[in-house]
Amino acid sequence: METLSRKQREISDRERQILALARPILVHEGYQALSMDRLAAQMEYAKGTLYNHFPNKEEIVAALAIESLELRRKMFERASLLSPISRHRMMAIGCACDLYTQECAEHFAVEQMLRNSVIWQKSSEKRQVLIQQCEMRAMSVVAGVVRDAVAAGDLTVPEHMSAEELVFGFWSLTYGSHALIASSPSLSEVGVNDPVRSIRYHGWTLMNGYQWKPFISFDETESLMHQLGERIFGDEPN
Amino acid sequence: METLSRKQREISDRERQILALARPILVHEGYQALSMDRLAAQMEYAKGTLYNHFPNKEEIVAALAIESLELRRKMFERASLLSPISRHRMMAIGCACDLYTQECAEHFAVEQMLRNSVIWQKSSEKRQVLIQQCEMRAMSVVAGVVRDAVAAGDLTVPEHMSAEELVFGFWSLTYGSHALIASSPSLSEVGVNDPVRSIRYHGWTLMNGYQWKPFISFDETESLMHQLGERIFGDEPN
Amino acid sequence: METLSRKQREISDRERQILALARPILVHEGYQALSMDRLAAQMEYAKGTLYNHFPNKEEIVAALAIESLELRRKMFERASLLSPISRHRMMAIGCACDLYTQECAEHFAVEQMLRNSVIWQKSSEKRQVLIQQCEMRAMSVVAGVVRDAVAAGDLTVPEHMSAEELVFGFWSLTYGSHALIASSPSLSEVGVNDPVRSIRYHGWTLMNGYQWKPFISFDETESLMHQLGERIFGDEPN
Amino acid sequence: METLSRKQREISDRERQILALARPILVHEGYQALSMDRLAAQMEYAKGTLYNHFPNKEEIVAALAIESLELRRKMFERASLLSPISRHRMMAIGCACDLYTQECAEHFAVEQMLRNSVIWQKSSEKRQVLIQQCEMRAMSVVAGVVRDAVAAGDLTVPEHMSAEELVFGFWSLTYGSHALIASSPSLSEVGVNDPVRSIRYHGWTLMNGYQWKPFISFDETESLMHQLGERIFGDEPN
DNA sequence: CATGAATGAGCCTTCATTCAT
DNA sequence: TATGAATGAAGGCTCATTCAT
Repeated sequence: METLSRKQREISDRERQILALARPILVHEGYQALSMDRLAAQMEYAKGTLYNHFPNKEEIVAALAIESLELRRKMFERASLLSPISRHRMMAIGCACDLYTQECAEHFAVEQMLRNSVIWQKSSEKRQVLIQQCEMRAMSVVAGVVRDAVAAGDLTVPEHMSAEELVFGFWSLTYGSHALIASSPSLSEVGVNDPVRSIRYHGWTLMNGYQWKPFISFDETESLMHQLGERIFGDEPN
Repeated sequence: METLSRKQREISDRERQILALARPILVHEGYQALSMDRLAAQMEYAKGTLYNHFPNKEEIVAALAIESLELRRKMFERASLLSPISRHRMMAIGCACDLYTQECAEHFAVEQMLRNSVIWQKSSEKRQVLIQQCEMRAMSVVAGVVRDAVAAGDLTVPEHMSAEELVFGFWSLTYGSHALIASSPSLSEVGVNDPVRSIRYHGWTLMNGYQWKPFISFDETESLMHQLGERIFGDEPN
Repeated sequence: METLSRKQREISDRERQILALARPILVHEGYQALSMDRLAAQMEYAKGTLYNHFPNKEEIVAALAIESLELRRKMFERASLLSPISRHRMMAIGCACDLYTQECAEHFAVEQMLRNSVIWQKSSEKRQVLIQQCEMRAMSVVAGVVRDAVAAGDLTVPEHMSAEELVFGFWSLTYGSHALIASSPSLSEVGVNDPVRSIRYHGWTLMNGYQWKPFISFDETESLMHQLGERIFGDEPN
Repeated sequence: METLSRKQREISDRERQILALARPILVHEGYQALSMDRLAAQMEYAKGTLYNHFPNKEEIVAALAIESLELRRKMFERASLLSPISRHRMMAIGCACDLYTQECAEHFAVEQMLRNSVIWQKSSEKRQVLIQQCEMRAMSVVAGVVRDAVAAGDLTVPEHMSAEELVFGFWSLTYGSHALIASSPSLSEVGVNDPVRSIRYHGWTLMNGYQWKPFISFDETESLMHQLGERIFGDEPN
């Protein structure tokens, strides 16, 4: 019993080791730079061993993407449970986004890489389905918050707009800003000095635009988000 | 003189021909699919000739990116001149974004590709500077509109926020939405049925959030943007 | 004693099972397609177990070849005993050849594969000796028929020719035709419509050329061979 | 003019060099042993250069096979023209077979290798057609001799047998004997001491069996074939 | 004995880049 | 300047064989 489970643990450990080695290469040097040869060399295992764990390169990338999406989903779920007040819950999710892209920058980068069609197409259908499911679950968490807000009378979703489409606005704002931060070689040279704070301000303004209650000042928002942020990474979630 | 300039014209023509052939490959099949062999074959020139024009593959990609950024800058400039009213000018720029990503999808795709660090790093410093200049000029066009709005009393930029940071909000919203539209395999399956319209609504709401005057209803916005859109591609600009 | 012999039986059973699984792969998909991984997976035993039975891949092929040669030898022996008349005995052996290549096509294919020098050289010397013995025993059966024919006055072997060399003629004719039938992609397109019948006619003509008595017409030959054929696969031989 | 044709000559030379290096490997060590790496190393050219000449490994094998089949066809054509007498023409072709398999043993071996279905299937369709055409032309040369013999009253083809089927007998006899000679590890140990001479005797006997006129003794046949043989490799044919 | 993870040489193929003509 | 053959490192992947458990 013991021996078997030890072996299984070793295998699972190695799988995680492969992914841990692959992630920074993928993130900092791109898909092409991630080669099985190089990975094997870094692992100090033979190339064939790699192939005992993953049938091909694409599966490694897909596995990384799933890890990342899962992490984000969990963070969203935790964040959405941190308060009974709908606007605070939405803010907590925004906070989770910030944390995810900043503290888990490599996860965010992998997620973005997956949005490259070539890699997406090469991954196995099984993984594609898993990835879509991850996205849908994350979306439904946030849309759930919106629906709860509507039910509680905190928010009115404009006519002809679904809860998901309202979420899409915040998603675009957040995703776009983080993508630009990560990729624009010199945001500050262009005159954007504190992009993260400014995007929080835009998010707050957008909420105000939708008259999401209860209204709170930006300063209150900032301190609240700070508190929420500290509670997102807590004890082991899910 | 004449002979030389004819030769120069020929060279420049060929350069444009190379880029025109490279763009669709790059966009639809990815960076890896763009090979010098293939390009040379399609051009009906020898591979060596290619290398007389571009010292390496990355330079071709960078040149394409510059073309694309230039186009966007021109569209922004045209858009910003279509009205004397600051809010309308901002809307026109939003409209230019929509058009750019939709009608010039290949340009947008190349722009995104450049945000991949590997290609960016491999391109020559000269091109890197050119690219940054493009971005800065585009930004200054939009920031100029914001400043004009402030000067005209149409808008108050919050304390501690630069005009550029205010622009960054709209940029993030627009860029983020278009990036998600282009890459999310199934936005509609997640419940986002008309992402383009909904993002226009979010933009309108954000403007309202900033109390950008003169206030106009969303329906008015829609019809105005439609009119502006038709004037962006006009006679040859710049 | 009992336990041991049961174990031995189990081992021998598994060996046969391996060969039974390997043969169709080898025959229909070629030497390269036969991989130890695949074999082990089909057996539902581990790869290592395979290596307890056969020290390497070539030995498996050689073992298959021996099985096939043994089968052919047994068929020759049975055939040679079906009649007291020498010419009829020779015909019965020809008939055995036809049956072997047609009904036991997979055996014939393996036999041919062994004629590939690479496999032959890699197999163990022990197997090589076994294979040679098989061939010699088969030859001596046929040569025995020739010698009996000479002794009975039915046949005169030309001067300077051994009984084996006479056999070699019939062997070449039969082997060559079957090899060509098995491998020529389109014998009928070349104008050879009924190769099997025509080769029986050539064999009959060759016998006539050697004035092998008693002379019988081709039609008689055909019906006689038909009868003999049915008796070759009878009750378990040898 | 001169320069161009020199380059072309060099290229064509290298192509021949590749084939010349590949043939013995293919013949003596088999299809698997022929690797592009090894070929390149022996050529003292880079691997990439190989691929400028042949798009893949299979094409090299197919090119070799076509060379071999072409050679045989030419030998058959020359042989068939060496005499006005039909039986002598047939004998000359038999002689060509002997020479082909003995003097051009590597060509014969490649031809046999092609009869391996795996290789056959992998080669390009264009080559497959070429190969079939080669076979058909060779067959029609020999069948032509048979038809001429019939027309001249030298031979009667049995009822229900086509000229091609009659040829098939001689083809099987010759092909089979040479295949066995090439592959049977120890023909002499089995008692076949002079397989080539004995097969000539069988061929002569088969001709007698068909009463192919004019009858000549085996000794005459032997000396005639010797003379014919010397004339097959003459001045550059076709 | 059975297991199956680990090995690593080897395979075929691609392609950006160079350079003699 | 134009050419395109030559280069050779690198890539993804396979598989017979070994050996610690």
